[in-house]
Order: sequence, then structure tokens, then C-alpha cells
Amino acid sequence: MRVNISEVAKKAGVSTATVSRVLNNSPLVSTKTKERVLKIIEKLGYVPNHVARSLRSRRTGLIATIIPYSAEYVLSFPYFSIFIKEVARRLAEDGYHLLLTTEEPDDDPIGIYRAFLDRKIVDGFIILDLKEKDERISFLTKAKAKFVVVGRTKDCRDIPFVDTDNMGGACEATTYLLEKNCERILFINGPEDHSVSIWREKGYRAAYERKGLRAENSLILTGNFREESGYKLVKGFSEAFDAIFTASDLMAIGALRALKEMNRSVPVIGFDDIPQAQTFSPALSTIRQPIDKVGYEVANSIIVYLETGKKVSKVLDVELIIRESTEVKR
Amino acid sequence: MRVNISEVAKKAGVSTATVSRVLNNSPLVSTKTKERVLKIIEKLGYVPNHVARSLRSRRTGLIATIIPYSAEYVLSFPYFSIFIKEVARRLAEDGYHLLLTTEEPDDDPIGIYRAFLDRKIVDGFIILDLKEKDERISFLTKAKAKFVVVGRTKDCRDIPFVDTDNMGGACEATTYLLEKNCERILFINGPEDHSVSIWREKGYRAAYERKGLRAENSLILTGNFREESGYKLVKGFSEAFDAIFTASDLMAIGALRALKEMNRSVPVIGFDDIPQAQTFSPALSTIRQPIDKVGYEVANSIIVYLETGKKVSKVLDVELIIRESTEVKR
DNA sequence: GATTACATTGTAATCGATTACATCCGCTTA
DNA sequence: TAAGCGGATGTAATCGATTACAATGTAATC
Repeated sequence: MRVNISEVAKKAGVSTATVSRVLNNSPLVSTKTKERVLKIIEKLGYVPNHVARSLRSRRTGLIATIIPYSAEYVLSFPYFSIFIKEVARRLAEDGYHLLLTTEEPDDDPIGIYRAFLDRKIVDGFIILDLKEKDERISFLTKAKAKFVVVGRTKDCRDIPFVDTDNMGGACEATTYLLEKNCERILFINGPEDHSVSIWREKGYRAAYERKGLRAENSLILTGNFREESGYKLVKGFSEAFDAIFTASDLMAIGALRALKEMNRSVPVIGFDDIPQAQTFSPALSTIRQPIDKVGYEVANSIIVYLETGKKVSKVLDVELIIRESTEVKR
Repeated sequence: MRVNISEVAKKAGVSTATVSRVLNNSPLVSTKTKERVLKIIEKLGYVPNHVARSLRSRRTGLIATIIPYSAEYVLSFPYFSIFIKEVARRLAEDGYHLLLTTEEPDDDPIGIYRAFLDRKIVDGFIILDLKEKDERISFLTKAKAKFVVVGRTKDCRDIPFVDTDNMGGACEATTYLLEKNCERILFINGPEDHSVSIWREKGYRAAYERKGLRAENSLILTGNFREESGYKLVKGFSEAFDAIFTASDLMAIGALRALKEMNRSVPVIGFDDIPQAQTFSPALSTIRQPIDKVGYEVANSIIVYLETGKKVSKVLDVELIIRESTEVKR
């Protein structure tokens, strides 16, 4: 029923040390014994117990990804399943596994991180939904835990991260609108403490500056990534504008709804390229992020970090997808 | 730095056995010693090592969910992230954790299940995307592993499962169309080996039978849950029909596209209530599944199974959501 | 005062691997 | 021939908990 290493050792007429050496491909075993042991292993169908290994080696092969408690997060990140699948796939390639859990409902966002660290359940963490001042980062750094971040804070030296080129994408979208001779582009950004918001605003401003212009602060609004907020902000906006760029597709959809009700039509660009972007009418122009690659790279980065100590960071290109919502009807 | 149970025992002037008893709330400790030990634990910030516990107790507290290798799966299941989040949340309530991974790319779908079992990495499994003849089920049953299934096969005695009322939902949708005086309802089902397809077809047929009618086999087509297949099947259908019911919202969207091109308009009902269902024009009438509850219940069921041996199954109600796509314009 | 019962506590084996160190063997070399 | 060496293998400690069993102390009973 339960075959363990001593069973194998006994049947093969060697010590457990030798069996262990065979298992770990140690050069300290003669070819003859190695073959004999392997044959017995095969015959008994022996597979080493992972928990026992973890205890001795002090590595569990588990990487935690903790979903932030805000439900909005998952909703505002519709490709989450693709991301998570790709992370799991890449981790498995090197014998690691993904432990997925949620933040605890109480007001202690680092509680679960502390628990995993103290109990030695995982070898490392993947941090999602980065905030500009993120207490998870300071906690994990202080605790000397190993982690990789999806996103980027303003100063991110010493922290391995994987991010999409939010600034470049926002700049490209804004530039596209400027070159359509729009001058007053309403920019509906995400919450200010989100790191993506900071980079997207930088991109928006950079596009103006490249044209020798200056972005107006009054044209920059703060939404929450959700449809309703795009709708309301456009409805309530009293100044003049001739285009809209939003930090999420959902807010773009909301904005388009508002425009329709107001009987107006200006070019609109969103961010994310969620499934609705294609099926909405008008089909949304937007910035597509390579979410599968983000998953791959972040998994890769944590593996490299764990095994070599090297901190690998990466910024992945995004792509401006032009569809119907930027067609100007005059 | 690393505090273990002997450290605590030494500082408290007791044996490790006593400390362990305190940790596990054993009644075999006097109140006095218990308090003393607890004070030391607090002071040293001691937290028991989970791996050592797992080794001794033969339970890791990990539940595996394995994403099937077909990429379509994740795409055809847009609420996957909500589901998985709810599973993780419920598991954590009782100290369990979700280990998420993917099937191996080669043609051995049970390889990863076998690996997790042999290595004793997880205590149980949650099975997704059930097929009518599912080799995962037969393998896990033979191996005496504990698992809970999302979905239902025809004969599912002895297997704990959580399913939505696919038959009831399909019946309700079909009945709604029949009562709109549609007689020839084109039913675009999912692949035949998927367990959901079987139940949805049953519901479709049941609705006809209740009206004293008989569903025609030629009106039942097989799609693959994706938009393209809804589009193509409608385009290529040569017989008469006066309504469409599809086993996924994506196929419903495809069907509506086809209808538009063909310049026809019949009531259409989808299945799932994905985010696009609301934003598509016309907004989709559809069957909404309580995906968060499915996640909660399946996690609950595996916990109960592991801790009491009882097999708890549940069928959750679905809801017919009527939007624009069933409005008849004649 | 001896015996018994019961409540606490300790000792040591155990879970299943890894690995530092010791040992053994055969061969080379002075 | 003895010392030296390196390769192969074994012995036993170790990782950090749990738990069967033994041992102790204290109070109740005769």
C-alpha cells in the first residue's frame, strides 16, 4: 500500500542513503547499484513523499498568489483566469505549484502573508494589484521573503517585477487621439493609489508634451475602473472635450453610454481589451495587454529568483487596437 | 530566528508533548501549564511549522483544482475567476488551501492527478469540466482518492457533486419560447461528451413534452460553446425555425450575428449570463448560473467529505434573465 | 498507611525523506 | 608491506511536529 524509502532500500539490499542518492541523481553511486535500485523503484511503484522532502529541504515548491479582498479587483481584471492559468503552467514546468488564496476579510491585509511565511507553507509570493505605497511590499521585504510583483511602483529598484508598458500604451493612445486633431482629451484614470494609474497618467501627459502641448489637470478625472464610474464622470463633466481616453474598457463602455444619451459622438479609447470590447457596439478601440505573457514572465521570474537569487524584471509591450469607437462621425 | 516546538518547551520548562497538546487544545493539560505555555508561545512569536505537521498527520490541507488542458475551457467559462476565488475563500475558512494547476500538455490527462496522489501533496481534488465518460473519475475512484465534482454524470450515485440545474434551466428557457408561440426552436447544444450538454438537452426535450409536443432531432445541433460555432451553425441551417436557444452566451451572440446578416429576427436565449450578455446589443436573454455559490458549495462539500467522510451533493437553482434578445419584432 | 484512581506530564518512537560523517574496500605508491 | 587515496556505501542525526505509552504526583478510598 504505502511504499517508502526504507522499503525500497530493504528490497534492493542497500541503505536509504543510497536510495536517496539515486533519487537525487548523485554521482556518488555506482552504475550497478543505481540500476538495481531503479529497477526496484519501478517494480514497487515508489514515488518519494513530497512533504517529507519539504521538511528536510526546507522548500515546499509552492508559490502563493493572494487575491486582494476587493471584489472589484477580479471584475476589473477579466483576464484573470488566463493570467492565473499561465502562471500555474509555467510554475509546473519546473516542479513548482501555485497556491491560490484570498486576503482575509478582516482589516489585516498582510495577515495571510504572515501566516504563510511563519508556517513555512510557501517558498515565495506573487503580488497582484500593486498599490503605490504597499504595505505588503514593506512587510515582505522586512521579513526577507522572496516575491515578485505584477506592476511597478515609482521606485522599484531591488524589487523584481513584471509589468506591461502602461505608460507607453497610454502615450500611444493619447497620441493617436491628438493626431486625429483632438485637443481636449478627457482622461478617466483609475484610483490614484494604484500603480497602474500613475504610469498611465504619465503616458497621457507625455503624449501632450511630445506635441509641445501641456495636459490640463482639469481634464484628468479619477474613476474606479468600473462601468458606472465612466458613465457618471462623463455625465457630470461640464468642461469642453473632444475625445475620451479611459484606464479601463469598462469605463470606456460607460463613457460611450453617457455620450449616446447626451447625443454626442467623440473618439473613445479604452484599456485592457476585455471580451466585451469586441462585441460592444461600437466595438472598442483599446490597449491590449499580453496578459498570458505577464503570467508566464512573473512565474519565470520567481523561479529564477528562488533558484539563483537573481532578480529579473520585465516590461512587456502593449498594443493599440483600433476598432469602431475611434471612428469620427461628423 | 527560527523558533520551533522544542525551543518553546525548553523556555516553558515542559516537554514538547505538552506544548503540542496546548497547540491542539487537548484537554490533557492543566489550565496553569496551558497559560504558561501560551504566554511563552506569544512571547517567542512561535507558529507551528505546517510541513512538519503535515508529515506526521498525513494531511496537507491542500485541495487541488486542475484546469483542463483545452484553452477553450477557460474562455468558455468567463466566470472562472469568480468561481475560483469563492472556492479559495471557503477553503481558507477551515484552514485549507487551494492548489491550482493545469493538466500536463502531453496526452496523459491523469498524469498530474497521479503525481499529486503518489507524492501525497494534496488531501483532495475538485474536478472541473466533467465529461460523461471521464477517466479522471474512474482513476480517482480506483485510487480511493477523495474528490468532489462540478457537474453531474448520468449516474452519479456515490460521487459527491455540485451542479447547477442545467436541465431545469434549459426547460425553463425552452418553455418561455414555446409560450411565445414559437414551435420550432433551434437548440444549439455544447459538445456531446460534456455532462452539461446532456442535461441541457434533457431540459429542452422536457419542455416540449410538457406541452404534449415532441422535440425534433433535426432541430438539435452540436456546437462547441464558442461564438464562431453559433454563427456558423445558424448560417448553415436550412430548415425552418422560429426561435433559438443556445447552450452558451457566446454561441447566442454568434447566432444573433448570423441572424442580423440574414436579415432575420427571432427570439434568442443563451446560457451563462457572461458580462457581454448585458452589454451586447441586443442585450441577451439568458440563464444565469450562481457561479459563486457553486464555488462555495464545492469547497464546502470537499471539506465535509474529508472531515466526516460524508458525501454531500447539491443542485443549485438557475435563473432565467429576460432582456432584449427575446423581444419579438414583427 | 497502603491501595487505587485519576489527572498531568514526560520519554521516545514516528512520519519519510536528506546528508554529514564514518567506514570499508581495492588499488596505487613509496 | 604499510601507508595513502578515492570511490562506494552505511550509520545515524536531522527537519519539526504528533502521539502511544510510561511515569509521576495527588487525592480519594478502605
